[in-house]
Amino acid sequence: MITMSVQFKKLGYIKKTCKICGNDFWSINERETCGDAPCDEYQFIGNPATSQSYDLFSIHDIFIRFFQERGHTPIRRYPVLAKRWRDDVFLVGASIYNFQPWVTSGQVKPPANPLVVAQPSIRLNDVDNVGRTGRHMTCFTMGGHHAFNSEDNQVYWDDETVKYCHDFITHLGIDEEEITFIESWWEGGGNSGPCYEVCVRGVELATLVFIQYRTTANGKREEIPLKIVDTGYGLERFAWISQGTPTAYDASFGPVIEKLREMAGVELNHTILGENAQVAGMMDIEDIADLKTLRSRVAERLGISLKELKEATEPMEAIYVIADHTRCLAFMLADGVIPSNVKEGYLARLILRRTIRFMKKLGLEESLGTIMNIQLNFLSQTYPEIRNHQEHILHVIELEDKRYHKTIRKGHQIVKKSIKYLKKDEKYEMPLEMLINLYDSQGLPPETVAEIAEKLDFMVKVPDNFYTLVAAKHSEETVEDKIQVKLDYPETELLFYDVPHETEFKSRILGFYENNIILDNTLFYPEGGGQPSDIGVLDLAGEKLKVSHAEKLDGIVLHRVNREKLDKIKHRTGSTIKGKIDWNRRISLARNHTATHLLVSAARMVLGDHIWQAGAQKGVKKSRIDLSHYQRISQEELEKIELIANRWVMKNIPVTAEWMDRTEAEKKYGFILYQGGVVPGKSIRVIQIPGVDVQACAGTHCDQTGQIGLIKVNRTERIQDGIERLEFSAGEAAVEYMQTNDALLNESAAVYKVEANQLPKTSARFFTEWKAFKNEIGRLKAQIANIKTETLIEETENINSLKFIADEVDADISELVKMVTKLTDDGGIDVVFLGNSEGKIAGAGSSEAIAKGVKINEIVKEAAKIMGGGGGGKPNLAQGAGKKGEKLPEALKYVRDSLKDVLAQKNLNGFS
RNA sequence: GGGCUGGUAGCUCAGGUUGGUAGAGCGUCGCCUUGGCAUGGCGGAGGCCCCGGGUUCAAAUCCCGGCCAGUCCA
Repeated sequence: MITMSVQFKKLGYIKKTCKICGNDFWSINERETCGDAPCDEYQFIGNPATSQSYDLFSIHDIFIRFFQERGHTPIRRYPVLAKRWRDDVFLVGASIYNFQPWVTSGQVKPPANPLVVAQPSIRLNDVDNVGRTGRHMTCFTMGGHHAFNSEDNQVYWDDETVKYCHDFITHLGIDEEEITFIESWWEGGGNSGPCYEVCVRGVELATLVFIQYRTTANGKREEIPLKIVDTGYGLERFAWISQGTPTAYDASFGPVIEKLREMAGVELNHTILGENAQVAGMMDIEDIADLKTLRSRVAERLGISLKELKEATEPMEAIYVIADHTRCLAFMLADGVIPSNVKEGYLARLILRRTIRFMKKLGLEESLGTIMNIQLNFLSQTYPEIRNHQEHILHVIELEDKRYHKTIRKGHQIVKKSIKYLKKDEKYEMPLEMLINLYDSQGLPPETVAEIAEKLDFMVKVPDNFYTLVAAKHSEETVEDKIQVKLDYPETELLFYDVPHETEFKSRILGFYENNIILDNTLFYPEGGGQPSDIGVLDLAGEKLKVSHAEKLDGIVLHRVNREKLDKIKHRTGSTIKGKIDWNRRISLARNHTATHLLVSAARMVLGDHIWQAGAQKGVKKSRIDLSHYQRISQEELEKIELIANRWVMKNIPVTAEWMDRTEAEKKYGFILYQGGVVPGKSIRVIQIPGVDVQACAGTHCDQTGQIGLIKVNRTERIQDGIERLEFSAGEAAVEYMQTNDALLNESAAVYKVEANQLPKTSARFFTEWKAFKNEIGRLKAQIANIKTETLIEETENINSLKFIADEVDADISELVKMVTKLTDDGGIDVVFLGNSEGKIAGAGSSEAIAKGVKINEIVKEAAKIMGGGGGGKPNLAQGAGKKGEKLPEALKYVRDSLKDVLAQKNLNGFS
């Protein structure tokens, strides 16, 4: 712990040790406890700590203004979707996330220094506690003032930070004697440092972190060059403590809660909710068991039963959940999260569906959209960007609402079906495996399954550790760590950026790695950013080596060549070498790459701002881009996108590339720069197509959009919920694709002997006619079968008083089946076998025959065996076939004989 | 990225585990009942059982691949 006592002493703070938890803390007045729960109970519920009450938005403004007045530059909030600038986390969980990893690692300068931000942050790990504890939220506003101290630029450190904090709290009118600073240690994201937890009246209002260490691979602490003041003020808690409401929810989004309460007709019980929050404040709530403890303690303190407590709190808790979740969703959706079944989209869906469940619990009849709209109107007061996305958000919400209900309905059916099968097997309790399976494959929570089962009088036991069991089912796959290869060569100079039109270059061999050659400079574009590598030839004094692939490892380009050839030149390190790249490939890839940028921009124009590239792979013949979108792209939309992209091609817009400082570029263009994925580095290469698109991109591009020639989108594919893939071709490949399509069209048209433009009509006609003919043939076959049946009846013989027919008929197997069925059902025949010259045979028996022990399936099986095949079916109806059709008479003879045998046997048995 | 579930008539779905005549309800069309309507009764039409392979005498059913939809995990 570094010493930090100077400022405290100036302000009159004295260091003490909490007699309950034993932590060291600083305070002005004489006190024995640290000021944090559970050592101190909440002392502000119903008794605000400030004389004036502040709502969240005014706290928000006061906070920003306070630090602005003290030399901090306010910056706009970052999107909660962290993917916009980093790929290691889904959502922003704290204001410091905004500056990781580039700023915090010292590689990139911060957007301002010092700065202040009010950052909406999302943490879902305590989602089950939301609404119940009075303080847990999925989404909260972290007020952060940050200072980034490097050797040449010391901004401020602990003394100033402590003073700011003290001043800010007292600025709000809180008595300085109520403040405590608890000494602690903070760790996160591989960094660590000392920190203070700042508490007033039992609630922690802020954390002041002084990041100064990095945890190395072997677990040791290492001082980092950039020392960061990382503060987090829980703005909702400031609003709470200033209002003294029963919960932090009431203080933060009271108007929304009030509307919901009116809609649901719920009476608010301040005493119970206040008590609940009070007790909750003293507990660490981590699981369901803790919640149960919480409930019983609250009930005890109020002197009411658990049941009474539940009845009083649950409707209000549901309202809190709905208000909290819709707020969280508003930020997620406004910032571009598309609900889906994976990644951050899954988190959005999780929250969304939880909201619907709580609405149902509460008995709210309104649609999720209506509820959401209340929240959006409320939030828009402070966040105009939410107003701008209102339509989009409501549209997505409506779609998701429908999807959820569909899933639930399907789920019900599956449960019913599963139970039916179980009942059939005379089981009266659902096996655990099935319960897990229902959750796994249908997303049905076990409670829901139990609920449905109850209605069907079926037993479902849900084990307490259900989700642990689910996790266990998904056997762990350890992701292999790639072996890090460290090559000791200088970074390869990349020529293709400066001389993008050159195809030949001279270089020097620096060395070899496996079957790769390392050069001091290269024209070969190494695979990266979804663009495949260049290929070509290296020429060492007449010895030609084909380069099949190039990749970059720590800035060193590896040129892959044939191993045997490489062995021949291994002694030539230091020699000059000539290189030549395959230009056709390079320009094709450039066309595809530039086309990618155009298509993404066109898609944004047609579909909306939420469109974001979720991945791309360029190729010579075809490329693909994955776009985030909440529904399938229609044919009409696709055509619009294609047309807009091609119009930009026709406009022949220049494509420029320029290296820029990362922060500068972000300020100028925003995160849309990282459309094509997060790119590393201090400075980034910005590809601009003026009026169309700006992206950070390392790939090779056309000089002018016109060089693309033509963009043809070939197809779309839903690769994942919330992600639509466009497959397209550019340049010559696009022409080829269209030619192939034309050929297919012409070929198909030729089959019908019509012009291609008649194809839809003609093929539709053929199809309907085909169906009509098929039905007509079926009817005729039935008629013929009837007629044949009539003639066959004349051949009826009697075997042991059973009417029997066995004959060869000119009919296919389906007719034979129809005939034998008809003969036994309507023709009064007891046993009939019919076969054809192709070796097919069918047989049927009347109920009398069956009663006498005749098993048609067994007879058919043997008869078909005679013809070299097999058969079977049911005792009353069976069919079979064999390859030796000429043996049918033999088979029919067998049939007659075996029937006689069976009946004789039966008689014998009857007499015995 | 990995796993699981589903796709059958215009619609909602049975059948599918054990391969053997493709079913129900709603809708639709016709007829009957009625003064007319509501209704009721009878009958009919309507299926590339998602697509492509495979196994088999035989595949809606089993196996493999694809497409589409849903869902869980990372």
